[in-house]
Amino acid sequence: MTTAGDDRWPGAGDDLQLVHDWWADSPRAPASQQVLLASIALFAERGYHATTTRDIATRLGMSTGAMYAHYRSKEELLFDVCLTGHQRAVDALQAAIASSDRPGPQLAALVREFTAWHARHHRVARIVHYELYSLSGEHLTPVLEIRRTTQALIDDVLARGAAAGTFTVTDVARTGRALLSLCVDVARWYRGDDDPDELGEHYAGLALRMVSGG
Amino acid sequence: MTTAGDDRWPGAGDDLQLVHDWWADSPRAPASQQVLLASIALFAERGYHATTTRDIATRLGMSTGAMYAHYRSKEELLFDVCLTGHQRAVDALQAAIASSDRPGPQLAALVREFTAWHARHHRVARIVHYELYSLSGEHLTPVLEIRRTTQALIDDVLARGAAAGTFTVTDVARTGRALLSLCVDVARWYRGDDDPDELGEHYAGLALRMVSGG
DNA sequence: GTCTATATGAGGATAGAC
DNA sequence: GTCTATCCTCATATAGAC
Repeated sequence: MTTAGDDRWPGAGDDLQLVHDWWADSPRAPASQQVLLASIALFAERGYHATTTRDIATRLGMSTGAMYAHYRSKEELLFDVCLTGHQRAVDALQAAIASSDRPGPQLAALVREFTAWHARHHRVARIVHYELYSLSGEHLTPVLEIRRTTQALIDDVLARGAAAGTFTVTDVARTGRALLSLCVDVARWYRGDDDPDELGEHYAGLALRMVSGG
Repeated sequence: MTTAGDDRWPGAGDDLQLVHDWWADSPRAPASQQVLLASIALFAERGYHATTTRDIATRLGMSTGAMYAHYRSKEELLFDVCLTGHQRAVDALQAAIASSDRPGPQLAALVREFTAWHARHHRVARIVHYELYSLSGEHLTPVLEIRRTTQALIDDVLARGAAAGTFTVTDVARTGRALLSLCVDVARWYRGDDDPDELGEHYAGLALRMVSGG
């Protein structure tokens, strides 16, 4: 348990401490953020449906009833994680692309940063990519919209690189999906066992070769 | 509903018809196989925990009680899908590697066939990769063992290609994971919207470039 | 905002007749 | 092997006191 005035999460330095800051400015009470962080840990570890409201409450030494002062339902909790997670992910992607105006460095930066993001925020990333279909229809819509943007951003870099003759790409759609797969699948296997930046660097090299002439 | 003597599944030609044959020689009754196929469709669509035994029974026009003549529990059903799915996946991988004795063609075949396998059997593949941690400890063990084999097979081809000077690989472990990611992530996004063989062919080209000199 | 207590229903699994 | 009926647990969510 955290004590009053102590807003650190056990295991500071890991991804939960990182994502904590995402909600730092939110109007929600600190206790709300603890509920959120506990949910992230559990949803990522067991999955949304396998996590009960009791699991979350127990982890915080709280009653289930108390949780409902912060969130109206378990699904609303998933929505908060999922939407914010998606938004932060595209933010990272866009920042990487904006770091240059040439397709080559853009592709390298994009894969490097997006891969590192998935390693660094692997718990949220797992929820973002594998639990989203547990959202209600209304909550799913804005999330899917962000996902379309994500793929479009990657495809755009590829298409511009191909048009400029920098890249050799026979199929933008398939290559774009493959690049996204590379980054996203990190959320499936990553367990803190590799340095996010080194991993991103290595994947950026792979990506550049994927679009280089045979 | 299927009628007596009719062992086809609605939507023949899709992956459910394909996997049906995996259990053709099993000592189980045809009705057992229908329970299994319905479970595959539902586990893949909604996830294991979101699927109820009533969902499965309803889909077959059967009572929940009747299902228990075929499987002792929902988890046993998951285990059957998951273990057989894993076995068939390595089978495909090993066959691809055995198609040549040179690392270059082996890598191409491996990525081509493993990618195509994931597209062709996307429902089972989704369960194999995303629902396995819902297995009981006892059932999880043999499955994890197969997964280690899978990665080892890929890494071995990479290592031999690197040793022979055919490939330029700075990091076998990271590149091996990236190659597996490429194939596996197909299970996440694929919805029958691309030709499995063409997709595999394209991915094989990407893979070869990933290990080619910069 | 947190507690205890509880309403309400869903879900996995079994019993026993046919 | 299938049905109907049912057991029993557990899960989400709410009510009302402090």
